[in-house]
Amino acid sequence: MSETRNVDNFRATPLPAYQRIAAALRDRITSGELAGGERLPTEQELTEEWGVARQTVRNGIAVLVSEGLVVARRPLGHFVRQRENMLYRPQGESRDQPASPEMDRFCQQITEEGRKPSQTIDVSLIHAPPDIAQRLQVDPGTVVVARRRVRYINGEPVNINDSHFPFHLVKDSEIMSPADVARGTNQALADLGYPQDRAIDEIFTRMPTPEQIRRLGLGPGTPVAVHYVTGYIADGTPVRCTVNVLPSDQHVIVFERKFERTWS
Amino acid sequence: MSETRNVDNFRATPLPAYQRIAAALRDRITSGELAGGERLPTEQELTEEWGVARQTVRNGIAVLVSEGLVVARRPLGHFVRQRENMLYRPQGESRDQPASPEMDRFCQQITEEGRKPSQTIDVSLIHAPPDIAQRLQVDPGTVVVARRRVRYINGEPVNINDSHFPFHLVKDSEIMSPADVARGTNQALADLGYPQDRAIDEIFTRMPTPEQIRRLGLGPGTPVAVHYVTGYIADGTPVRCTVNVLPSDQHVIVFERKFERTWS
DNA sequence: GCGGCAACATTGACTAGACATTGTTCGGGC
DNA sequence: GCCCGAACAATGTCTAGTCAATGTTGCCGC
Repeated sequence: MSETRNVDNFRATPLPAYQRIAAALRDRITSGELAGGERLPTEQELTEEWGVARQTVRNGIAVLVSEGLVVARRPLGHFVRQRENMLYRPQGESRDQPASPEMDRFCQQITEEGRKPSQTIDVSLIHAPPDIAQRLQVDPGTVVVARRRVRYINGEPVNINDSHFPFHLVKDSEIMSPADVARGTNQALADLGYPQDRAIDEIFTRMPTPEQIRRLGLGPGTPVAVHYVTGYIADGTPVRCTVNVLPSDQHVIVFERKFERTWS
Repeated sequence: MSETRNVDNFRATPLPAYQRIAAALRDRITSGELAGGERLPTEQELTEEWGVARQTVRNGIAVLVSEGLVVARRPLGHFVRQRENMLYRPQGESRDQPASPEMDRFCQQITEEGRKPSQTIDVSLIHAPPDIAQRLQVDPGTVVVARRRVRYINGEPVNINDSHFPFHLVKDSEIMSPADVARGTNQALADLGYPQDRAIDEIFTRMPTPEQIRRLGLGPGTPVAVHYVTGYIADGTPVRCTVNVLPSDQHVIVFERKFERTWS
């Protein structure tokens, strides 16, 4: 096989073969020559085309898989991944921010064409994990109410949405029932005497934990965005901490900001 | 798009060895037994411990690397990655949103302890790529001003920040000079008669392109957040489109929202 | 026509090696 | 003491194979 290797230009150290294979395939994908959903050459074909061992080809493909560009569908082959973005609009939850014409434009671009949403809800009392405890300003291990949702579209899980409330605030309320709260839990909280005045949004991006991979049925090479929303009432007491986990290949997070005092 | 969904609550066949190795190491890391910066057992040691071939051990470690939990430092071994978050606060750019006490709390938690920031600025005229053109509502290929910044802390690149303006708006202005604009480009835009009234924020998370890996010196297993800000003046005309690229292992994106009409 | 079964193609997992590459360490020469 | 080079230890790359797992396809019997 060493003959075919001479084709390289003589650089200090040429890129290893598997990276050259990955780069060549990546180019064909990003250039559009291989479109979303299309099948890549089989490992066998690539082995012959490049004159390397099958394992080397597999290493190259593994690079693309970990970049989220390619998925395997055994035993059919490897396929270029389809990306299809879906809007995720944190501000939509508060129903009081009238969308501006520009916002509408953005929303229209990614329309939901007859997708069927559904969800599962599970309410339980848990000891607050550190991240939640810190945001709700309680001691870690304090009992809080966790309202865990997984949202589906056309049967596919797309979104984890876990809301946490201090137990004494929502005890015996509607929020404790594992059913949809039609008017929204924020309205329900307000009805209990805790109207939220403001919220802080934090967004992290990470590779998912195995637990998140399981709950969202994720493929490899898919990072997730973790979005914390901590809601406060007027006196600064936090009353809600929501954790949203979004597979990044399905969501765009969109905010709109108005500048109260304009630059003048 | 069901592409890859492993819904394996029950597994007839036991997990493959490399995944068991990965899981065992991951447990030791997340439990804190192996702390950030610590060295993993060598491949040789793991090979003997598990009684498998070296390649199998390597596959297991590769899983952790692609999850961003582990990095290799040849020829010393594999090390548990240190994560250190830094605040990224889009609203900070507008200097008119007084931070609430809660916001301050969040900022204080991640203090910058004597870090030395620096940046490079590069201004050029470019043909608008599709993503920018769409947001500035111009035809793709139209000439726009690109003000490209890379921000460094302690000499390490941490952030790409590319602002784009329609050429005719900023022609001959201070914005065209490749130097820092002390009062901020938004103020400069306002002084030119284009005060921004509102902005739309979009956040995507992706595995980085090779180009982004190069500019930010990223390691493997690091997703990036791509943050677009499109600024509009009162009549709805977009006057600015900024693209921020943030390595996710270094940033938390933080927003604060005030509810104009409170749930009552 | 139709249900079920077997062959098939393809990826997945793994082995047992070889040689390359590269920071580190340490000892010898000056 | 200091510099340089060699040995070293660890990961990086690659080969050539074996056997397993699994959707798909098409054939066969009914």
